[in-house]
Amino acid sequence: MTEGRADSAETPRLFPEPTETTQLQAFAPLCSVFRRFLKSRDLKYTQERADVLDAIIARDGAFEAEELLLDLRARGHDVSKATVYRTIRLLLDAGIITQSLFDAKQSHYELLYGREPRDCMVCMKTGRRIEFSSKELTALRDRICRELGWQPVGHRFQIFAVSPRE
Amino acid sequence: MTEGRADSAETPRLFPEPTETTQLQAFAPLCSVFRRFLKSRDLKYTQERADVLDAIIARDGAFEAEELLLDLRARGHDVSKATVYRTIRLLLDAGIITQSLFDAKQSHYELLYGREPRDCMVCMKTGRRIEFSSKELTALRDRICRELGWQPVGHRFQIFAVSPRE
DNA sequence: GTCGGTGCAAATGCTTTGCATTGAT
DNA sequence: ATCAATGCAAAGCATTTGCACCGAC
Repeated sequence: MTEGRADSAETPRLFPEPTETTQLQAFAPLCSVFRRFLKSRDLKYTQERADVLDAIIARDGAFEAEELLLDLRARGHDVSKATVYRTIRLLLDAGIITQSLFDAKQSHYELLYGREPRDCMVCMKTGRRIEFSSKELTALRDRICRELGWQPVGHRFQIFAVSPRE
Repeated sequence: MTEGRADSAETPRLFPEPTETTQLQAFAPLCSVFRRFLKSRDLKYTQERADVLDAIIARDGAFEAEELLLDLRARGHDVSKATVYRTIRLLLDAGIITQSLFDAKQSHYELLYGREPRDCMVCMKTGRRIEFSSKELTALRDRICRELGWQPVGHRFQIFAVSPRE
């Protein structure tokens, strides 16, 4: 069981640099990455798992399990809640998505593969949220990792602030 | 109800810069900050609320509600689980503690007042975690906020990386 | 004396799991 | 054919809430 984890160390977790392609092209290899990951664990690539990954790719940005479920239903792909959660787990293990929590209630996830991490700023008064991406931050992250001898994979940055009165 | 939030805007959420004092001295004013906050909302400063805040100060670093409960019990301060959760809410609203989530299961909190935020790096293979604090990051945060016209309160930064093989 | 606070136990709501059935290889 | 995956409903678990009693102001 825990061996599965060690195994996934062999499976590349550190994905190739995002190439200068369109969003869609960048996501094209995702399906095969997932397939490879499943094969490495002797798991099966099923219709349901493909559907879930598709729905995630179709979404731009963070999502919750429930949203995914609704999306799938809207497309006529009926996948059970249990399977959605189970697939999310696998995608996390594969390093294809990451958990990005904004509040404690629910888990939020987002695509990791081939993307700049999205940083965000939340207003502590209104709850308003804006997303951004800072190259400087990524550079800082890489520098910190280099100094400590770690290999960067991703990051999560959230700023708590008060938005200007409109 | 929602007025309470607006009200808390008057109560300082943006705490004074950490002064060059010992930990303990830095925490000394916390109790009165909490008191002032409660008064501003016509709430009472009770023994239980004081006990919870004490337990939080006694702990160094992040904590969970359950841990707090055990600490309190160990000191002979019997506070119910419900009250612990209710007090945590208040302290969050007061801006005295902040939520710092490392996993999705449980909420983690930590003292915010008079402290540098703690950034952390997690190993995606071993789960090993180290904490650090980067002035540069805080400066970057402040710069981003200034550019957008927001007022910084705090932040959370987590790096996902792979630790060097020992 | 008045409200708000507390403790208890029950309720919530997201997520996980057991089990019988279905399906990919 | 075999072994894992799915769906359903039930279980888990951290957190919240309703309510009767208690206590700070």
